[in-house]
Amino acid sequence: MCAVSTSSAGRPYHHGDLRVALLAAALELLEEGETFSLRAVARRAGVSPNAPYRHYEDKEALLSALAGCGFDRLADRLEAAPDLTAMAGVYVAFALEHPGLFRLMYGRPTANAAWAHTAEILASRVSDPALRVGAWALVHGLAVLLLDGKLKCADPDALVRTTVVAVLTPAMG
Amino acid sequence: MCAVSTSSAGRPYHHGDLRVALLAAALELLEEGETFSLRAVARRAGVSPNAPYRHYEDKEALLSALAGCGFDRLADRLEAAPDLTAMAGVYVAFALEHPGLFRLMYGRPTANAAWAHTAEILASRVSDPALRVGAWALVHGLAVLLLDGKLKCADPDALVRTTVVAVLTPAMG
DNA sequence: TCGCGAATGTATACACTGCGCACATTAGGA
DNA sequence: TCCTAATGTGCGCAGTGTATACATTCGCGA
Repeated sequence: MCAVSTSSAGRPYHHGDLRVALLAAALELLEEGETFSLRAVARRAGVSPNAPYRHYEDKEALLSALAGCGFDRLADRLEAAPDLTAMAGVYVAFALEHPGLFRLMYGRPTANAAWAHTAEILASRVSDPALRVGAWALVHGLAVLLLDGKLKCADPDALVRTTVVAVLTPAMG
Repeated sequence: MCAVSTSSAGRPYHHGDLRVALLAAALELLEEGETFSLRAVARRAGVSPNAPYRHYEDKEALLSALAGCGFDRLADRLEAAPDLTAMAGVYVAFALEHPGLFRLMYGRPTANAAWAHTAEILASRVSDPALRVGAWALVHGLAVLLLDGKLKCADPDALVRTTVVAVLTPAMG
């Protein structure tokens, strides 16, 4: 738990746990919408521009690790949702709360491994294969369109609920 | 008029229509999946790295213009589709045929103007507002998930058809 | 025909970026 | 205690977006 609390004055040569500190810094940059660069991540972690390369093969590797964390969080939240409609709400809310992270997660071929667990959770709630794909595509489409500002709407949560009800409920009987 | 053989291979100083040549070059790069850079576009158009700035404010402007062209093409194809199911097929097919362009179109806030026309066509086929949003989100979600490789599938067109039928048909009665 | 201003391309330069390489510093086991 | 591997730093390279100054050419009025 307790982070490595080193006084900034005499910072030691060795950063306590740079690996996770880099992840945290990268996440912050993403959330703040700042232009993302490995150097910026290193800067924020208070470390030289090349230090990250001791822990991650390259920029892609850092990003992929970050995407993995994202899927873990999303999976946790989805698992806690009581029913399909709630899951839809959780999914879209996650996307809107963490736009950068969400985009990263889905724009990365490498993230497919981390993604598997999330997909499993999603699949477990709908038995019919066609409906499973449909429900997921519907919710993912809503999330992406909202993120990209193609679906202007004051209350996204309500939009998701009514859309899911209107489209999915009839299909599932 | 005398053939002032300029440094670069006898081409005249003034490129005929650089504005559209740049768009074409940029499109090629996107389609080929090459790493996209303004300099690469200029190189492919056979022109100096800074020439594009005479025609486009900055890289964003070129990309936005490109996205606009993309929406025009998509709108044309959608307009020619006879019914909703066909439109869905066209939409996803376009995304899969032009992955780079499609991603560009939707990842760009500036492209909202060009996108308006496309949205209008999409909206004109479904009267109920909730279903309209739902249908569009469903199809867009399918396109994006297929593009990102989250939906492995040998025959995307069939997948789209069965999904649309399974989900949308019951909802529309 | 001349000539001049406006378009259009080029050259040069700067601040960034991702990343490779050599080196400095440190931790932890023998 | 000393040695070795792990970890961080410095420096350098190629490539990027973009600003500025310059060269070339076209179009148009005289």
